[in-house]
Amino acid sequence: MPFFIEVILPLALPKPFTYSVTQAEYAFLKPGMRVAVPFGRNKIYTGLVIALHENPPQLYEAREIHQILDDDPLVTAIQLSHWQWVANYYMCSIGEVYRSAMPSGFLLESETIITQHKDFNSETGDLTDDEYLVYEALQKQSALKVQEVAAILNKKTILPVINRLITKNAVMLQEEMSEKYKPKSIRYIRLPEEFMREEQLSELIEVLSRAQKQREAVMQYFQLQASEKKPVTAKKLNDAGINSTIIKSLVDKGIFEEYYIDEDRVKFEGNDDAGFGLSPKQKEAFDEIKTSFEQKDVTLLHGITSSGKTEIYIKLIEEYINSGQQVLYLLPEIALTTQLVVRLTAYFGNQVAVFHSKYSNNERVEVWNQVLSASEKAKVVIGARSALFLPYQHLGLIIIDEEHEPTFKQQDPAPRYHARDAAIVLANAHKAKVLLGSATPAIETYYNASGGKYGYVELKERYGNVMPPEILLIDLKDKYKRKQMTGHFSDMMIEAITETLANGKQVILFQNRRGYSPWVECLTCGHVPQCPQCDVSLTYYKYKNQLRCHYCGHHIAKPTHCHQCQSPDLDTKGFGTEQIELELKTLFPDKHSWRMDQDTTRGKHGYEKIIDSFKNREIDILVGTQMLAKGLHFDNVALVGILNADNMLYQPDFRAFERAYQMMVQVAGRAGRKDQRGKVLIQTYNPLHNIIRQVTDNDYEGMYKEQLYERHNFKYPPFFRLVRVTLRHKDYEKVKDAAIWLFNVLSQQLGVTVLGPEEPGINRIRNEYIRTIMIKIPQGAALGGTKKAIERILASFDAVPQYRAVRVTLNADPY
DNA sequence: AGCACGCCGACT
DNA sequence: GTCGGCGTGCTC
Repeated sequence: MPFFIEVILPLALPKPFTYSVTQAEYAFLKPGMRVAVPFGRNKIYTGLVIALHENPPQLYEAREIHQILDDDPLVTAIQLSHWQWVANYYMCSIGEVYRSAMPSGFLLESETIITQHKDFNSETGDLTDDEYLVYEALQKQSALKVQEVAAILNKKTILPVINRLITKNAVMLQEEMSEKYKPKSIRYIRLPEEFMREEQLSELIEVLSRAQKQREAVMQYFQLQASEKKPVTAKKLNDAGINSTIIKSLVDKGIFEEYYIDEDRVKFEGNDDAGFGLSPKQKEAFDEIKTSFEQKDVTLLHGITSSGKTEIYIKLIEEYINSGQQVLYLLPEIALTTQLVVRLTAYFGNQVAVFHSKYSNNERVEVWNQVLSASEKAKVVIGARSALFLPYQHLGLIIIDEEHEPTFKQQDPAPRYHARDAAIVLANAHKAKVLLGSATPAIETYYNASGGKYGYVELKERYGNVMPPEILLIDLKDKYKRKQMTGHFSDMMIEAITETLANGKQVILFQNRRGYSPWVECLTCGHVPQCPQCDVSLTYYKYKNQLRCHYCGHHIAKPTHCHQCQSPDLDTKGFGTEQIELELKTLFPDKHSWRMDQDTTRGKHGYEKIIDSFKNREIDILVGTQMLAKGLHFDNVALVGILNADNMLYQPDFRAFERAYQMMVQVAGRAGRKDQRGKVLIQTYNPLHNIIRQVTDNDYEGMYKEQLYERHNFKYPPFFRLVRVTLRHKDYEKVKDAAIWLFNVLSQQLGVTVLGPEEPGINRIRNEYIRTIMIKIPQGAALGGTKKAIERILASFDAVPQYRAVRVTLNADPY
């Protein structure tokens, strides 16, 4: 009797694959277990079992599995159906969801290793130059990876070379599975039992009286044991000033014993300090949320900046974990986890786990296992969007902080999911509650709350009665006319900075562009240097004296002459954070200013370092991009300056105004202190613009109504669901034709509004031309059916020979 | 996603 | 003439 399993692979393939298993394997396997399976010529992938059955496939012979990798399911049934939902809704394969949901430590795959054939003689077997190069490299290094061979030969196609070497008996191929997860073991030191008796011990001290250092080590050991009341690690002894060689000699003498225990890498130590109270307003909001949860599964907590939302979250988390449930706390930015972990571990100690993509493989595997086993160590999971995919058992509550943040939507590789929306679906499967928190809710969210679909709780008062900041506008047109500008700073801005710094307070300046200037222009002929691979001008970076492309990273030295007319008169146009920082150095030479943008926050802790030194007041003025707008708290900042509000307003995106509002309000919210009212200065050419006025008046409602009206008129969310189709190809004409073909078919067959094909503002990236088509699905139309139809049409598109080389991506709810 | 197969241009 | 480029199809 044959037995089969259905397996999904971590690839962009639409359907599962069938493998045959033995009866014993069949009895052992369950959906959610991993199996290593051969796939294609000689690759082995980590597949995931989703079903077992006894129906032999008709059209092919099922292959046998290579190995079972788990004793128990690693993925729950709820996860599998949630992944399927993500795949359907966001129009990708379940394999892509699987690949991004699992820590890569779980997704072992084979790697082809090339090794030397031992009885090959290079004298007799004659090799070509390429073949000899590989052979020679193998003399030095016993094994090579395929990629390494490509590097040695400096070629793309190397398999023919390897195949010839195999025929000549010079090398062999091997498939190697690398075990990516290794538990970390910690070395402990102890005294053998016999020394535990009094008389033996004094004898030991006696013996060591002449070996001062060793005696000291033993004494230190006792001290550590007495003070810590737990096993002593070798590291603790080292820290206490005991040299490793001394420990080693004591071990050799049999006085110390060493032993190892596998340890969790991720560990926090907290002191239980639940003794904080909510302010009356917070308490009120807290009670309202609980009442709301009795009726609604999702509730929006609309709390202005600095209203103390976190304390409310903590109180809620406490209730859910006390009732034995798990809590997920999603943040928009990895960098924010550090601050939050400190706060949460203070209350919940070791019950807090952290999960995000910058964590190492091992750490992520550990958190996965803890969540799966409903471990005490992972009652609360803090993480960025990927934490959504952990194997929760009893999920009771999901908190999504700063729910309006666009980073919750994954942009590039598929699955292009929105963590907020996918979280609501997940919570539904767990019968859990969702709390969305924001000072500036997304239009869609606020719409759902006002329509009664979500509960709504407001928190209007700043915590500790901090006054909301005073927001002032500076009209740039006027300031330039009156010649009251120094560089990009108006006299008012300079005055305010001077005053703030004189009071010992700090300043944050916001400019949503990096580099020195976004483009360079020839004064003689007007030529602007462009990226050779993308349709953008090159950004000038003064400190590197370079022109760089923000899309593909292409860079050249700053030219001394115009490439078009040889004129040496080149001018920089526009300004970015780098220029502001340089201007600050001249304006305030004795103050310390620093820049925070993608260019200065590279590296694992780049961001935290800047935040820390700003908190420690080593930096007086911090200049930054939108990174500054994300829920950071600084209590010594008295002034926030927005250098140019206009470039945010004129983006070709239906969300541009909403975004600009959110960004300005969020940045303004950084100006808050306990004792004195903070100040926000906004420089703009459009002081009468509605969005600017709504920011100064703190008029969220006004912004919402106006934007909602626009959304309704122009067929945008929440009234219409969008699916964006992007076509890419290096041949301009080909994408153009393909896009027209696809547009025609879509608009004829879907029965909904289809717009396009549009040449985007930036129509070429990395030498590929781009066209987009926008599909607008009205509320009430069959969303799933339309998406199915889109996929069907795409399949027929793929069947047209001249178009199939055009790469097509789908983005549901593009943000 | 890989990887093999098969067809065309640029070199020995 | 061959090598190596790339477009096409398939993987249980």
